[in-house]
Amino acid sequence: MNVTPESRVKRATIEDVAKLAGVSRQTVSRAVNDKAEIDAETKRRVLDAARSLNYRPSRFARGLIRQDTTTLGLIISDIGNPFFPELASGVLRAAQARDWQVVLYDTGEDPEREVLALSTLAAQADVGAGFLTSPEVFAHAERLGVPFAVLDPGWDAGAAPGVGIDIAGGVRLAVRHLAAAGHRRIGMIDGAAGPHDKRRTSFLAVAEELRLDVGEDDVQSAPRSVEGGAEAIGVLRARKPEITAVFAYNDILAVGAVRGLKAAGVRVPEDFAVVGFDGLPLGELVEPPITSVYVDIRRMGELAVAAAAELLAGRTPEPVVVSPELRVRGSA
Amino acid sequence: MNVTPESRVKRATIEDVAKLAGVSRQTVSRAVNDKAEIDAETKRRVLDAARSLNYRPSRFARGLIRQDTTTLGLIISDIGNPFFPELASGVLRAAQARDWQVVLYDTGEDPEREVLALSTLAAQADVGAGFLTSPEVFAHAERLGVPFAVLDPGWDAGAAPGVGIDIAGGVRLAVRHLAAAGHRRIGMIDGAAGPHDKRRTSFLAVAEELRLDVGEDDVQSAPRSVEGGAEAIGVLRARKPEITAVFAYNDILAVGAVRGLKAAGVRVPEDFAVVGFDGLPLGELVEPPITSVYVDIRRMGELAVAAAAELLAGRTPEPVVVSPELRVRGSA
DNA sequence: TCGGAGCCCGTGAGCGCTCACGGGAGCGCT
DNA sequence: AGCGCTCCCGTGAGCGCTCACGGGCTCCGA
Repeated sequence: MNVTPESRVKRATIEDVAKLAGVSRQTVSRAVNDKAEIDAETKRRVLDAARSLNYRPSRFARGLIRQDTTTLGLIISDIGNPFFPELASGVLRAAQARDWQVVLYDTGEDPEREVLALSTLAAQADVGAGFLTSPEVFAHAERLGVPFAVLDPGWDAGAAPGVGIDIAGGVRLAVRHLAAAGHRRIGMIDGAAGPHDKRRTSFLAVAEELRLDVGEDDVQSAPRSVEGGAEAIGVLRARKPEITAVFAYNDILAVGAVRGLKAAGVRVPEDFAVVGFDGLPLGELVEPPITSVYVDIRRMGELAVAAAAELLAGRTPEPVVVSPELRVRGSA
Repeated sequence: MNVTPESRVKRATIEDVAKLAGVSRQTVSRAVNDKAEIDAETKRRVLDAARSLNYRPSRFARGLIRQDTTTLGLIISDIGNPFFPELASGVLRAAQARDWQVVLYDTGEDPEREVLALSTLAAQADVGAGFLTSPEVFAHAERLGVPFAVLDPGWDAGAAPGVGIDIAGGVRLAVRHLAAAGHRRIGMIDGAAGPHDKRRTSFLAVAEELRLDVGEDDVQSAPRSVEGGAEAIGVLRARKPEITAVFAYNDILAVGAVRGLKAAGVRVPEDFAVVGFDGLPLGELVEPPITSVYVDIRRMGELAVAAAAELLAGRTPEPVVVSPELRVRGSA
């Protein structure tokens, strides 16, 4: 498994230090963890010996005894997407408050790598949290026996512990906003991996509920990047010229859509409206700023850690869902 | 230290599973790590017992024996700054290639928290990497005995192992570019914590070298945020109305500066030029796109991991410095 | 009938550290 | 002299697991 067979330099043990300093293990331990019951001079001698041997206590041996350090494994899809640093920020903050360690796994939204990450996470961390692309992957986590707090990714997490997002509610806000502005033909730029994504299905459902003239083929899939969004809006408008607004899977795609529109000479929001999802700070910087369904991502991270803590304590965490709100800015 | 005295549920040991399944530890081990020399039926029974007890092998006990898992502690200043996710991306990629774990520490650029992070890192990881605000903090790392690959943050890392940036060279590119466009009075928006930051000193040095009319008070400090940049440009122009261009400490500040200028009705780049540093993807999204000194941040991350690997092997890594290049976009 | 080869399983040892002890040396006190 | 301190320091045990053995069992061919 380990790709690099580099000769790790074998570390000095407490015994080595003890021998060199002419004392016992226990005395070395006392010196290193600066406890009482040790003579100042002895301590200095031991510390010198330790330094000269480049001694550092083994975290494994130490962890075996004082089982007090907790490690959380955080699984994210793509750290290049500003959404995830935002999430990590919340997780990190909450973890630090509890004195937890956080190890990071970036899966690139690849189910295989998710399973892999989950496996190593199970071996390296006490508890996990993060986004998973499918229920199957989560089932894998359960099979491994790792407590895992799922962040609602679009599939219905159902009874899985973690923190959910009221995606349907968020989508409703977005589509309602567009409808209220008079748009009847609204497209969607979809960034989901599978076809059963909640944002997509909610979009279709809300459109039907509002009796808008919207169907399956008003949805255009795209890779989750600015370029993907720009390209998708072009494809969509070529196919459906009557469309006057789009709802984008996330802000990255929305930014791309706006970019694509501007490049095509379409004015936003005068000629065409765009609404995004996530409410990233990034959305405020572009011209026009993106109207978006804001989700308190940092809080999600904090809640995820709280849920993980519950799982670790053997309890089942309270189900929580965060409610998005619409942030009307310039693009719609 | 541990803020939350939550009762961690004590985990089942291999012995518990062995007892329940009516076999020996070794057999349980064989089943769990699916090795040979075990009957299929026995294996199933053991695995059932393990599941019912919610057994997961202790990573500490396991690590004590097979010392094959390497953990890298990554110290960053602020995950909210897009620079760092970019860096983390490179680190993660390189770490994954070596089958390393990455634990993350966000210090908020606070020296105290840096020292704290370094201490826990020393206890939890095999090797560290990241940005440190001062040589003093690095000295702390050395005192702790952790091998640490420093990413050149602005102070002169000198003999410290790690990967440097040719900041002076980068700044030269930026200022030269502005001077070539005819700017004689150039300001700087500084985001550094201390006054001896390389970007600042290089800026002053290059300006003098080019015999520009630039002095100490053409440098305006600002918190590293978009708002900080916007505010700083206002202050700077109020104090020095004759300035026609600024060099910003990083792209975030540059974006803020452009924002501030546009809000004040100043056209960029026609009336005023702005050059940033880092070359973040973000800079391409704003209007006008930010001309910036591009640094290959991901590669820096990869190089940092390589340096860390060298340190771990007991060797001293080759000194490397990455050379920035100017990416001329719209703002200058 | 018996030896040898598989197959399956268990036993001691030890990874590097800390915890709970126990104990010697030195001192002042009765 | 004897007692009881305090101040240091060392010795076993054990955390939970894997590795290197060893050994019983069945089956088969000589």
